Formats: sequence, structure tokens, C-alpha cells
Amino acid sequence: MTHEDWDLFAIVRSCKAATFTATTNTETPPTPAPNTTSCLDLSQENGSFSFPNLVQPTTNGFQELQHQQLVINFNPTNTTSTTSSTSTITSGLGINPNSTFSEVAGFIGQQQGYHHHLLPAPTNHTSIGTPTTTGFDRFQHHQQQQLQSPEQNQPPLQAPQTSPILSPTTQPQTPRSRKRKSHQKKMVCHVTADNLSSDLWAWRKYGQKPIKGSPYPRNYYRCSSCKGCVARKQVERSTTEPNTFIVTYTGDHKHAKPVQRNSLAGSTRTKPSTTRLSEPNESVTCPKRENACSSNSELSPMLSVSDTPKNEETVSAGEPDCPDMEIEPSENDDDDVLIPNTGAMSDAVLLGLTNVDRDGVSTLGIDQKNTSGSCQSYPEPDPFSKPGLYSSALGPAKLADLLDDCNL
DNA sequence: CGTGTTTGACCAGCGC
DNA sequence: GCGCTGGTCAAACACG
Repeated sequence: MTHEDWDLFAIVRSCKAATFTATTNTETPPTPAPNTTSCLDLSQENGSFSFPNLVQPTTNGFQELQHQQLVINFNPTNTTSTTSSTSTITSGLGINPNSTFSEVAGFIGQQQGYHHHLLPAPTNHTSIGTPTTTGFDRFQHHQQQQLQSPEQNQPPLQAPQTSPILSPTTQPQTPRSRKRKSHQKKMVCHVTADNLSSDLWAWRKYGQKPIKGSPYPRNYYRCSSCKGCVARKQVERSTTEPNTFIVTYTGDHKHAKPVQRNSLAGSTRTKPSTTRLSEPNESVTCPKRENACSSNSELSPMLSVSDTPKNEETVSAGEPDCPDMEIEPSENDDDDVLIPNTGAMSDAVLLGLTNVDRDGVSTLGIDQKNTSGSCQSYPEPDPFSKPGLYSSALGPAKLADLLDDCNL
């Protein structure tokens, strides 16, 4: 099946591609994929940072900053002044999918510091930051604010069942949140197909919809690492750059980021071969999903951005796994809490990979029914419909297995 | 059995 | 008010 071939090839490519080409953004000058090896390996015991194998540490200074962030809970409500618009981080670099938003933000700040000359003129609407005041700086500032006043800053992450206080996106009054996502805080990442890495988060696909104006369907995923987690992710292929996938994260994880891939996450869909390569980092331990749920202290830092969609701003930033990332704030700060699960980006990559055959050429012929009842044939196979590849957050070993299966 | 995907249906927001 | 669109639900099914 060409579809599978596509997936496998893409996965392989992604695995091999610790580096990838920068995605182009109409609003941003192409970021010269700087040192693509400048990935972060901030995996620490706290679990907040998880830059697995595919990435390598670059600067110690940044790590220090990252460490500072780790213990800080980001208050989404405090970002109003600095996050009044959508920001897009475009970069050929990649932030490891397993990183939290704070990680990404920090990374962005770092990259801005290094490459701010490549960035568009900063504006007050930039949520990510400016060359003089990087988003990371702001991010830290907000986090510190929250630290200083934890009481005032309501913990964004609440246990779904135990706490009636939920993010506006998941108000208990409305079993089915129909709120327009356009008004929700969200983080958008542009991921190239070549940019692949593993994602510790477990995502479960719950829907697919054809998007008007786009030949590619949009896929909807929710976090399956922990029941009650409202974190969601949308993945769709960029119309302008078919090789790029737009991953949108909404909602906040109500649990700590898995230190390791959940072996159960998507494992049922994968077909590990007997000759699979052993991967030290992969699934040595298999924490149950429930274990993923933990106190807020372990929760990923959260991001909140205000809403000014029209003021979209593109910021180039280095980011191994999330070359392009933009934060789309909601119009109401109190409305939505975003946990930038940058870790999911790799998933998007995986998804995207499913659309390419082993020659790296998109394959056609797979029709995907839309979710609204009206069938629609997509010019390319649904990159997200490949069972197991996406939600399972395949690790290198699994990818290798898939390769073995296909003699790739 | 538990997890995942698929997919038709449903529902709410939005623009006209 | 109406239709379009996007987001979600949930049943059915697949997989290990």
C-alpha cells in the first residue's frame, strides 16, 4: 500500500533527519536552518524537558534558563500585555516535540537572541518577544509572577474529575465544547515532514474534517495519556507547503508530561517486527496512563495568550521539531488555557509522513471520508489516518521496525 | 480486554 | 433566520 510506504519512508526520513529544512513562512524571511544540531537535550528528572535522542544540547546558558522555568508554573492570565497577537515562530530548527511550551518559548527566546536579525521588526503584539526582550524573558517573567502569587493565579491545570474549575475550553456545563477554536488560545506549529521526532504525549484521534479551501483534511486529536485531559491537537497539511503540517495545540494537559513514551499509546496499532531495534530510551518502563496524571507541580508550564488574530506575527526561531510555531491567542485571556504541548509536533510530522511514499513523493488515491457526512476525496492520502503511527508517537525503534517491515 | 482509528451524525459559532 | 463551517461525539471496528 503506497500509503503505508509513504508513512514508513517519511518516518525513516524523519528519524534520520535530526535536521530539517526551514519551512517558509510568508511573513517571515526564511530562517537559515542554523546549526540544526542545536537541539536541546534538556531531559531532566523533572520531566518538564524531554528532548530525546534526536536533539542535542547546544547552549548551557539556555539550559539554565530552562531550568529556571521548570519550577515555575506559567500563568496564562498574566500574558495579556505581551501576548495580544498571534505569533508565528518560523524556523528551520526544531524544538523537540516532547518539550513543553516553556521549553519552546525558551528556545524561541534563545533563537531570537541568536537570530533576531532575521526576525521581522518586533511589535507590541509579539507574544513571543523581541530581540531586546525575548519571549523567553517574558515567559519567565510571567512564570515568576505566578510563583510570587500562586493564589491569585489559579492553577490552570485541574484534575478533571476532582476539580470543578476547568479551563474555559472545558467548562463542565457544556458537555460538548462547541466553542469556536478560533477564539481559543492555541499554539500553532508548522512542522515539516522531514522533521520527525518522538512525542511522549499520547494522542488519540477523535475526528477528521475536511477544511474548506484546503485539499487536506484536518485531523483532531486529544490527549489520551490521561483521562480527563483536555489537551487537543489539530493537524492539517499546509496548503501552501504540502510538506509542511500545521499542528495546532489547544487545551492544557492535566497531567505531567510522560517521561517516556507510553507503551500503550498507540502500541496496539503498530506492528513491531521481531527484528526491531532496541532503543534505550524507548519504553523501558511502561507507566500506566493513570500514572501520567499527577500533581500540578509536574504539569507542563502553560501558556496563555491574548487574542488578536489579525495581528499575526511571524517570528523566526530555531526549533528542531517545531520549525514553525505560532501562538494564537484567544480573545479572552480567561477563556482558554493553553498548554503548548510542543511535544506533539513530532506527531504531526508522523502524520505528515504518511502522505509521502518512499520516494518522498506524495501519493494519491486514498479517499478519506470527511466527518461531516459528506464524503470528500482528498488529493492525497490522509496523512493522519495511518493507524498507530500518529498516536503511538513512535520512537526510533518503532520506526526502525516499520522500516524493517518494509525493507526500507 | 484495552487501546486505537474510522466516520457519520450532531451541534454551535459565524457570516450573510 | 438560515446555511455553512468547524469541532466534537460516539458507535463500529481493528489491533495486539
